[in-house]
Amino acid sequence: MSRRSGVLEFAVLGLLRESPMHGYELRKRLNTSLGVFRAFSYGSLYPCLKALVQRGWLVEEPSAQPEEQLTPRAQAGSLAGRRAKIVYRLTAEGKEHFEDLLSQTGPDTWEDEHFGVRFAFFGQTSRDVRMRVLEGRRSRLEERLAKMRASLARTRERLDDYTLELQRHGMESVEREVRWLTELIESERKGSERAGDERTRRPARETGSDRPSSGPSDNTDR
Amino acid sequence: MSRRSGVLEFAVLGLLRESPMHGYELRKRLNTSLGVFRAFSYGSLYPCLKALVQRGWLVEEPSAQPEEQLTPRAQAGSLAGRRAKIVYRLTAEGKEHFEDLLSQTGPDTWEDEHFGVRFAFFGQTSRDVRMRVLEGRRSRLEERLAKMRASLARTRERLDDYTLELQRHGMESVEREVRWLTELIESERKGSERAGDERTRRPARETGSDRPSSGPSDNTDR
DNA sequence: AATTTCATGTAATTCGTTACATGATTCC
DNA sequence: GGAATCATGTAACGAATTACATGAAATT
Repeated sequence: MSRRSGVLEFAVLGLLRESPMHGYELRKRLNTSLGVFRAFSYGSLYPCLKALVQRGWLVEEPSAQPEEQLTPRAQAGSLAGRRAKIVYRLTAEGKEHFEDLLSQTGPDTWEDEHFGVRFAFFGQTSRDVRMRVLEGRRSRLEERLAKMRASLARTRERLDDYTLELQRHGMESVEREVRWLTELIESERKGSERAGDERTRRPARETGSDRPSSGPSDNTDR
Repeated sequence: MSRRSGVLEFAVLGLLRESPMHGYELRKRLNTSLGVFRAFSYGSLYPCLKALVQRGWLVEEPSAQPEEQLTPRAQAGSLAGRRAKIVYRLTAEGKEHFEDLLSQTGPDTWEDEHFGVRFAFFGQTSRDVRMRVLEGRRSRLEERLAKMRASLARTRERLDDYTLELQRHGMESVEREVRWLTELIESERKGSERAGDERTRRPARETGSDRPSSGPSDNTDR
């Protein structure tokens, strides 16, 4: 019934923070912006949106434009009227909640399921949190590497070539991610040495006042 | 109620084909042999074993070892030997079923969830099936790369640095796996040119007779 | 006019996990 | 004798999917 998930919820809040959107577009963004890692279907998305509305983090804004504007073929081809699209917008409570989520640095934040989506919103995350998440993930992966090496040493002889190759390739992937993280961490450190505040992708606050005064729809940017 | 999963079921059958085992050890093997990719818990494993027994693919063999073998703490008051460890053994039908599974080359076989476990049992898989699976996966990944590149070209400007970096790293991972697959495919091809049959890791049949004659317990190899 | 794409949703199912509950055996 | 590890299970939940159902708008 609830469908509030963690990853999906986080991503939805994060995307809607940037700009209001309706479900269909949201889903496309989820599956591209958020990269290779996750793909969500409508069956997950719509119930999730409903749940978020119920908690007061989103509001539905039926894109019900005045019907006097009967546009058989949409003059100017612009994004004016269509079927009752429901545009979702983040409320003030929603914003606050998302910022709470952004500031979390608990142990799951660097697990496989969460790390990708956390990283995707690093643009809105403070530098110290970014550092903790990156370093947390790196040491998590190093732990994993140690276990793999140990297990490999114990069982090397009993395994056939394919199993071994699978293991080898898996370890290499993890090692590669560790190197990637190390580069990112160093680059974060360099960024924080010079420059006290600005110049490092600020948290993107104040995109207008608390609520867009005029119609927040028509911002579907397509 | 059923819990027959696909991946877990496949892996259990495959491991038990090599030798009978009880649940606890099976789980350890699942989480090491099968590599980084999957970790299963008892909550999944035991119900799965039960289901496989019900279908006639496994039999439970209560490991009632001869109690003459005095252990220092031993029999006093207990029913038979130790606690009833349940050793699972593949039946003839189970073997047949697993071979059916091994010979499948449908489109899911190279999807993310299945590919790892399929590869882990390549040692028991015929060469032509191996080839189809490897090539299927490679072209699946190439498709994915094409989509990613297209989407990246469309949206490059709208994305912040972190999202972009995530995307870049994701693509590189996929490219790396493609190169890996290409090497494997070539090596398979080379292997099949010379040598008509032997010398390419035969399917590992006949590890003794149909059933291990002596007690299959104490094979816990630790 | 027909097809594709946009758009929203629900019900049932899948594939797993965590937390709980229990007890035996081995190590120190 | 106490802790760690071995060993087996069940109930409740979680987070998503697939398949289904519907219909409007744009493209051809």
